[in-house]
Amino acid sequence: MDTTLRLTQIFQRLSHHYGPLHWWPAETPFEVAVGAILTQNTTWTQVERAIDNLRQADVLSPAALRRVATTDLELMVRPAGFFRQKAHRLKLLAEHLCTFHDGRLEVLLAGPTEPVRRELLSLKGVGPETADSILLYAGGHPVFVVDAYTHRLCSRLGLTAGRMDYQALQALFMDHLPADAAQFNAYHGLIVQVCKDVCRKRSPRCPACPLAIDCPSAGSF
DNA sequence: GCCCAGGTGGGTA
DNA sequence: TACCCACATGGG
Repeated sequence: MDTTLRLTQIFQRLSHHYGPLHWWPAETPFEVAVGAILTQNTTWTQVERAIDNLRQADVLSPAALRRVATTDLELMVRPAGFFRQKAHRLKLLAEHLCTFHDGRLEVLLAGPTEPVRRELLSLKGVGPETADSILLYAGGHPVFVVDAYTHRLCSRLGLTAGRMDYQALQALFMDHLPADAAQFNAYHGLIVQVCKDVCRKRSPRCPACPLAIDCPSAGSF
């Protein structure tokens, strides 16, 4: 089947099942960026604890994050794991924003997508997924976010053979769908939702999966 | 006790 | 380029 049609049908089925999703739980663009760094290789529940700590300490802004003592910051983000690395990465982001963008992520994100993406990627601790999450969910740039869930679902559905690299899987979506930030936002949120519900690694049976008729795994038990 | 989670960077061949 | 490995906590 035509890739565009297939991707569109998957989106429609998920949308119909879950309803409209406007995704990424955060109150400000900067909080999105903080969450994007904290969520690296961990679960969102752990990230929520860390963000709660940051909120209670009133350091969810570049200026405040820049000021806070590294040892205190490490303690706050500890629940999210890799706490020394992540505290350092948050510091670097805050430092960069304060030095070059008036302490406001929105100023950086106001630029054109590609240069902003390159700038984000130049920060230590910001890789492609983190950069694209910030671009899409904090800045409304039309980039498709590829994460472990995206890999898992595409593999399940037979859209990819073997492990595709980040850029190739991103291109699969971006080359076949209109560059629409709202749709990319919703699509990625739906992928996360369906993976959490029925597409878990240890649960190959997908009895209630809204994508059952698309999924080769569904008929193989 | 073991595996895993919404990655990234550094080292080696 | 293609693999390893470290980084660390908490849930199932």
